Amino acid sequence: MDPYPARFTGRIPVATARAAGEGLEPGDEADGQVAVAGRLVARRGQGKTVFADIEDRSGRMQVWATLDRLGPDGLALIAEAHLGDIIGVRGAVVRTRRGEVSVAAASVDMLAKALRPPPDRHAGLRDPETRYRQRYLDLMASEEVREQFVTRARAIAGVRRFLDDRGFIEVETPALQPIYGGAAARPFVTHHNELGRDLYLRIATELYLKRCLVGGLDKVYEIGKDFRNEGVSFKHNPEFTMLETYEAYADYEDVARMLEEMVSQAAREATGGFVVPWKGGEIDLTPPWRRVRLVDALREASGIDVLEHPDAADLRARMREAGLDAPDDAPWPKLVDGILSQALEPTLVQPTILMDYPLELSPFAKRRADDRRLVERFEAFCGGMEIANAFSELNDPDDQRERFAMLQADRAAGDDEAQPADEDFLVALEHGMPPTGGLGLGIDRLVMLLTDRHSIREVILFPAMRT
RNA sequence: GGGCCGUUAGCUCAGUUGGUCAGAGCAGGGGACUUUUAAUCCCAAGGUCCUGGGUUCGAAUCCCAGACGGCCCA
Repeated sequence: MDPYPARFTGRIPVATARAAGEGLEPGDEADGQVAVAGRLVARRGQGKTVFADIEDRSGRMQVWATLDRLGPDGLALIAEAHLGDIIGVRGAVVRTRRGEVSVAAASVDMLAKALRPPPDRHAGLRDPETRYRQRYLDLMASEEVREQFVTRARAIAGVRRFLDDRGFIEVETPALQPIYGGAAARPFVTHHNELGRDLYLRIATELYLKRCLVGGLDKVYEIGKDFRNEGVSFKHNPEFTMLETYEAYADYEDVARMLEEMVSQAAREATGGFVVPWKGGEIDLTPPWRRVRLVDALREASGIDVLEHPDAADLRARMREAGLDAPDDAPWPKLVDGILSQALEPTLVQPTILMDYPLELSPFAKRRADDRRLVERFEAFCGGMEIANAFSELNDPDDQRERFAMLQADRAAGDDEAQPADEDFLVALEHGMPPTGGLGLGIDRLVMLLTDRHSIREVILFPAMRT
C-alpha cells in the first residue's frame, strides 16, 4: 500500500455528502455512492464495526465501516489508521439507527499517513507558543481559528471589491528599494549580490504609488507587506499588511468619507454587520465617524496645547509636568506623537478621525491654507489603535524638498526613524502630480477589530517569533 | 526597557513542607466487542521535570543566571 497516493478521484465535500442524507430516515440508505476524504479526527472501534469521523474544510462526517461491506483488509485499514491520517472513503450515504448521517464505507483508501499525532481532540492546542510556531496544528485543532482566517480573507476581499468597484486599479510596486521612505520607521537592510549594493525592504508603498499618479493612473491601490525594523507588541509585527490608496482630484475629506464606507463594507462582508463586538463591549462602524481636530483632542486628553509649546525642550517639560513619558533625545514631532500614543490613543475605542496634524509630524501632507503650522491630514483610530492615516498629498516639489530637509535635521537631532531624502521621487513630483487624496489602512489591525482579537499574532498566520 | 507569571509524557494538566513524587486523562502499542457519538472493558509501555550553575545527606520543588513564551506597564 502506498501511504501517499497521488490522487483520489471523484471526491465531494463532506457537507455535500451530508446534505444528500438529510432526507433519510434512521436505517435508510441513499441510492448511489459518494467519495469523501478528510482527516481522521475520531474513531470508535467495535470489533467488526468501526465508526470514524473525518473532517474536511466543509465540516465533519461519520464513516460507518463494517466487515460485511468492507472485507477484512478494508476494515483493518480504517481500524488501524491513526488519528490525524487523511483517508478517502467511498460508499452509500446512510442514516444510522441512532440518526447520524454517515458514509457506509464500501472502500477505504489511505491518502496521507500522519507520522506525528494531532493535538488532543478535546483539550485542543492551548500553548500559545505552539499555536504560533506550528500554526497548522492550531488550525487543525480549532474550527474557530480556521474561521478566523476565513474572516480575514473575506475582509480583504471586501476591501478589494470596494476599491475595484470605484474604479481603482490594483498595482504592485517594489518591495526591494534603493532608498526607503513614506513612513517614520527603521528599515530592514538586505544586499543584492550582483549589483553589489544594499537594498531596503519597503516601510511603505507611498512614494512609488505617487509616481503612478504622476504617470496618470489617477486611482491606484496596493495591498501588500511592509517591513519595519521595530519591536513586536500586541499591535506590531515586523512584517504586516498595509493598504494604500491614492485618488487624483480628491482631498483628505473625500478620503475620510471613502474610508468610513470601505471599512463598514468590509465589516459587513466579513461579519455580517456594521457593529462588531470588542473586548466585552461593541464598536459601531456605521458612518459617519466622529471627527475632531488633533490639537483639540490632545488638549482634552492631556491638558497640553502642543501649538503653544513649539520648542521641544519646552514641550518635554510640560509633558513631564503632566506625568507623561518624554525621552530626552526625542525631537518635537516625536514628543507630540508621544502625547498621542500615551494619553489619547487608548481612549479612542469608537471610530474616531483626528484631523489636521502639525506639519512637523507629516512630511508628505499638504499645508492647510488657513494655518500654515498644520497639514491636511487625518488618522483614524478604533479599538484604541491607529488603523488609518491619510493626507491631501503634498504635490509641491519645492515644499517637499524642504520637508526632506527638515527630516534630515530631525535625523541629525537623533531621530533614527526619520527617512532620507528621495531625489528620484522629487524628480517625479517636478513632472507634476495632480492634487491627490491618499490613504494607508492597516489590514492586520482592521482584522483584529472585525474579529475581536487583541493581539496581532492572532490575525497573522505565521507571526514573527524569536528563533 | 521594567514588572508579574509560565515551561513536567505526543496533547491537556496534577505534583502538599525539600524526603515511595515521576503521576492522571487523552493519543500511541497489545487484546475483547457488528449501530457508536469524548463508545466501553482488560493489559503493557511512555520522561533531558526548559538549560546551566548553586544550596543540601537529598531538588520537579529553594537560590542565581540564561533561553523561550504569555500578560501588564512605559
